[in-house]
Amino acid sequence: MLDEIDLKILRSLQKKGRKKRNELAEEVQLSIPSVSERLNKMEDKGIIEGYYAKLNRKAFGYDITAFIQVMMESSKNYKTLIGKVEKMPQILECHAVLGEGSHLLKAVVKNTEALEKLLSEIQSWPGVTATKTTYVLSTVKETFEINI
Amino acid sequence: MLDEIDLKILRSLQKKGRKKRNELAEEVQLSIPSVSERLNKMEDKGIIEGYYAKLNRKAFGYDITAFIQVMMESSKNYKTLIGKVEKMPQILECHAVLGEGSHLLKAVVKNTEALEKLLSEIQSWPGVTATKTTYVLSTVKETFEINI
DNA sequence: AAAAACTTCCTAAATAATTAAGGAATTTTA
DNA sequence: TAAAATTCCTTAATTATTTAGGAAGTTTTT
Repeated sequence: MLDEIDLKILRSLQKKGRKKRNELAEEVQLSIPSVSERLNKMEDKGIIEGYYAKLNRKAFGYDITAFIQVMMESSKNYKTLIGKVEKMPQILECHAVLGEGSHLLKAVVKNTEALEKLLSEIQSWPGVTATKTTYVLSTVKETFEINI
Repeated sequence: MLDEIDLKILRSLQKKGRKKRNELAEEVQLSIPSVSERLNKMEDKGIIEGYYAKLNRKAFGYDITAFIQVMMESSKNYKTLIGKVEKMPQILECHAVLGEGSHLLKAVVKNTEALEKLLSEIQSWPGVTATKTTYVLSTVKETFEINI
């Protein structure tokens, strides 16, 4: 379905999401319309989920990354949890632990005060116990290795 | 330094990184060159760190997200650790625990076999002990709440 | 194996997006 | 308050993208 040319295009856009079609065409040695066609197809098929600007969090005062472990009485509350998590902009990720009723949340906040507030908010959800670990000096990659 | 118009532009690009300048101009009620100027400045200043395409990991067979806790004998090895982590495409994030010599790695792999292999690779690093937790059903946001 | 259907590519033309230039209006600095 | 700096505008030039139509190569069907 995808060939090496597609992968080359994808690898390039993973690193530079606003790269122009002429540049991509040059990289893969195809005409611009051909690259456009491939791109459109991959977007339509959902291979490319979207494009995002990555902002400098520090510039906005977000200094703390915290992981919060959430224990739930019953894993039936999963949907409720996701619903709550979606509404909280501080929580960037929610991972369900394989087989258990426990979840790991990743949150980004400006200071310890904001973190404590977030934690007590989560504690207040019914049937939930939460513990946190705080991190600094995070490095995050936006790319993963793709192949077929 | 940044005003509400800038934030509006940033919020928009966080959600749709390839949005055209004419659309942004419409949203913030400025001319296209004015929006371009603001954008270029924010890119130059590093407020916008970059743009990237988000690919569908499942489409490439990456089914497992794992968090790996890494204990190091001495926190002096931080740079060495980062150096190793940078070279491993499976590892997408590395977070240093506040105050300790311990780190949390986030890895994305195709299957449990690949995860076990990664774990033993990390175990082989000098002065390092590693334990993992495996996750499924992750939800990840690409935006955080920005304000001044 | 030949015909039909499909895919992928191309060029050329039309349309759309971006940048550049120059100047007016406003805000900040001295 | 005058000079400097910033931010905005319009218009024109440049660059990027899409559309249209058709050639070449594959795959599927008969």
